[in-house]
Amino acid sequence: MSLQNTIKPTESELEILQILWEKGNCTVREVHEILTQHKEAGYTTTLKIMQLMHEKGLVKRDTSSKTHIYSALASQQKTQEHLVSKLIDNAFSGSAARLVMQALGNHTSSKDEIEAIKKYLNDLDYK
Amino acid sequence: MSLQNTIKPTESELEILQILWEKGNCTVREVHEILTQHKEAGYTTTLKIMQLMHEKGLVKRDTSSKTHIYSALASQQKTQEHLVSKLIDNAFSGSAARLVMQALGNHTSSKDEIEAIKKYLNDLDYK
DNA sequence: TTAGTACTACGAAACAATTCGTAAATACAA
DNA sequence: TTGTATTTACGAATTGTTTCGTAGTACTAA
Repeated sequence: MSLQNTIKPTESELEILQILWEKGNCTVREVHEILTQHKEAGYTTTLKIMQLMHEKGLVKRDTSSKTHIYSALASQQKTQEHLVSKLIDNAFSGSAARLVMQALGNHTSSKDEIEAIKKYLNDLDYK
Repeated sequence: MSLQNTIKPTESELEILQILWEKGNCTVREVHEILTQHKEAGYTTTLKIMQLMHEKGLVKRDTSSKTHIYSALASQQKTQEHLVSKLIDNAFSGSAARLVMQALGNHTSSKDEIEAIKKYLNDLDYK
């Protein structure tokens, strides 16, 4: 069993992981372009963070050509689990339901999303 | 409009805020006792963090007697909103529903909690 | 009054995260 | 070949968080 998924990504790392989860393989340049749509950042800053992520085992990279290709190693599922779990403990006194209502109350969810959650809840009943 | 609620508490600060939200007024000693049920920490460490929280405006304190009495200034509601919102953006690509299902799937929620959420969802429909 | 205990204040060390400058290597075009 | 651009690697500065030791002060019991 590897440890990589238990490592807690920082906020910057999480931003990058999200891009990698979405896109699959990316160069530093590609990640950087996407990042800078939302915020200011120097290219070498992005590079450095991705290099550190590599050291930590959060990403892997193909260095066979000059421009390296990065992809996520940290599992999206595990990372999300970990973050949600931590948030529930840290800020919602361990109550998942309170977090859920908070999340639903303050983010506009589409009718489809609401229906999906209802269905999900009904299925939970029969377990 | 004050800024204090927009300040993002650190993890340690959040642990302490949770205690203050729950208990109301506390001495450093009381907070420290509760904290050390779960983890190791020196007394002056807890003290120092609470002093910094005071400087940041996360808590207020009554210094009229030798032993200071602390209470939360940061609003529980606003802080939770902020954290949930950040998590949805940071790790769930902006989808509240995905976070909700993650939260429900990996934490045992009581039947009552589930019912409360269902009711909540039904009420949402009629807004 | 004196010894011991509990508390605050403060400084500094240790650690982690972020940012960026610069140098070296590579590729490519003129 | 020579110059320009792109990329990686690396070191260092900066900032923020956490931890704890020590000193000074107040309270309390003997």
